[in-house]
Amino acid sequence: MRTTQDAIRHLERISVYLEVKGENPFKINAFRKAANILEAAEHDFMDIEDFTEMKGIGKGTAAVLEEFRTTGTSTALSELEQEVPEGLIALLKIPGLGGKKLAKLHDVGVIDADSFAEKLEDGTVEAMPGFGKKTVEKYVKALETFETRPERLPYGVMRKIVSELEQTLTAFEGIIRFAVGGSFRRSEETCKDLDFILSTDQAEVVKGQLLELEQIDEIIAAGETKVSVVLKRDTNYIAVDFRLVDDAAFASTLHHFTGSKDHNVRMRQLAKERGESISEYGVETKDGLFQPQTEDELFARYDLPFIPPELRSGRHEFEQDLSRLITEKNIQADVHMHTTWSDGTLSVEELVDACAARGYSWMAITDHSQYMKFVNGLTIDRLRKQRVEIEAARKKHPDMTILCGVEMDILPDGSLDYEDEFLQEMDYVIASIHSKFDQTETEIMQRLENACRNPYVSLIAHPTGRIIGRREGYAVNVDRLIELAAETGTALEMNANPARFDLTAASLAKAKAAGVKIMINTDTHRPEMLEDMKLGVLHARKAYLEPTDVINTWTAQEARAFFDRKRLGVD
DNA sequence: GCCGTTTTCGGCCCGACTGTTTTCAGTCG
Repeated sequence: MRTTQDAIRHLERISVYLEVKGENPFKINAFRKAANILEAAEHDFMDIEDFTEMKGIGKGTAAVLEEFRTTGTSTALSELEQEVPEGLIALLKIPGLGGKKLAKLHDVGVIDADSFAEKLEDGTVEAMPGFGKKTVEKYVKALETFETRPERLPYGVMRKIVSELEQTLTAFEGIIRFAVGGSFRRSEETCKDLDFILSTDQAEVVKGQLLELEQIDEIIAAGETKVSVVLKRDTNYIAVDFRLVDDAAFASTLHHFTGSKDHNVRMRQLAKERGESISEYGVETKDGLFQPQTEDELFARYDLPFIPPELRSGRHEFEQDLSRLITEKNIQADVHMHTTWSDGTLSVEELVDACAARGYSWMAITDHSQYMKFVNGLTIDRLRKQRVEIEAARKKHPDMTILCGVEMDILPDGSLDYEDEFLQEMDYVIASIHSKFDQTETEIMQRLENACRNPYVSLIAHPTGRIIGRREGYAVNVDRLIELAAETGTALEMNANPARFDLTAASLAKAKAAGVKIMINTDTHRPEMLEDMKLGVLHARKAYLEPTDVINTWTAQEARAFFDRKRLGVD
């Protein structure tokens, strides 16, 4: 059985190999586009009868896909692999080194980083047409840190840098307005770099200040409209592009550099159909240049509603009804939070106060269970004692429904941390894995299945266990977990912590299609983490979730009815 | 590689920056 993801990876691999061969960029793009089409397709790749019926996939790609479907590989890729050394592919990551130049380097015997270093040193590269002294110096420097710096940084890391830079820019002289664009504005899980759009009528003044920023490790470019630097913060190297534009072009430029690339392509096609042309400076029309004051104006010109940044993937945002999507206003509760009883920093009372201040109508206290000794997990006895405090908080906040909950560990042997006899005393039970991440998929799935099949378990929290940029998570088969959740009436979590962000948007969409209910939770341990709810909602929107899909947009009564259906075995 | 009645060939989204050139190719977003 081959999955859609396998097919997508296969096509992407072909396009990378073609790139390193220095092939026609449009041919390279055709495979990449086909991969995107498969990803956005309604049907599973194994169920598609005729690939050529999909717009953007022609005879060539269809043949590759057919062959891949039956054999698990394709002649096209095998031939490329024969032709192009594997080690060459990684060199694409070096800035200033693209397919054309790599193909030339391959001709003189470069096959990987080591042979590249040799040819740089012995003068071969510098003597080649199109290469020069400066280029060689740049490559030598890049090779020093080659594959030692992570290519993308987690959103949570970028967030700190962004707010620092925003403060700095606010104090700058000569800036009219500024905003961050790029993958950060689209709230992607990870970002390769940061894009700031600055409007100014004193570009030279602003440029001068930018080049004086603290902790610049490297200046990549310093042109009239673009200043590009690498900043060093702690142990991280962050590439930041600053675009300097006239204020009249601000909205267009912001839209352009918010992307995604595929979104922009679609927008430009729309423009082209009307004989217009969109650039970062505005729209070239029959009556001259139209410069929208806001992004709304730009979208409105093509009869589109404002498309929020997090949806600009270039895949579904032009067809879907965006007005029905979940928003932060729909959220009525946070139902995965820790207090000082285990490893949180807020007391029960403080946490309830904070949730009330956010306007929630219900919530759940869910400290760790007894297995988690190192975070002071709660024994049965302590959970019962905690209820006294929760009871006091209920008196203080009569309008707030507070569920006595627990985040219960699924133990390495697959059993649960408490017996059912005790669990039935709890209002609400989360199950999650915090141990033995190195188990096989079979073992992990057995643990998750046991949890799903327990009538008192209402939610599986952070279902993949990943910490973005630090660890992969355990060997979960998400498709199977979604099946189990659907079958047992168990909800799955969208963990709003930017270090976790699981499930991914793609998995959330699958869960929705399978009828699985989602809970968006902050997993709060410190007060500021309550704010992450908005990030969780943005990710849910990427999967086009609506309030009906998300339990914590419901009332407490509706949610309890959902939990009870599983507890009482009612269908 | 994909597409299409103004097309089966010649486009394919657009523009800036750098370095190597001597008017432009390659890379990048």
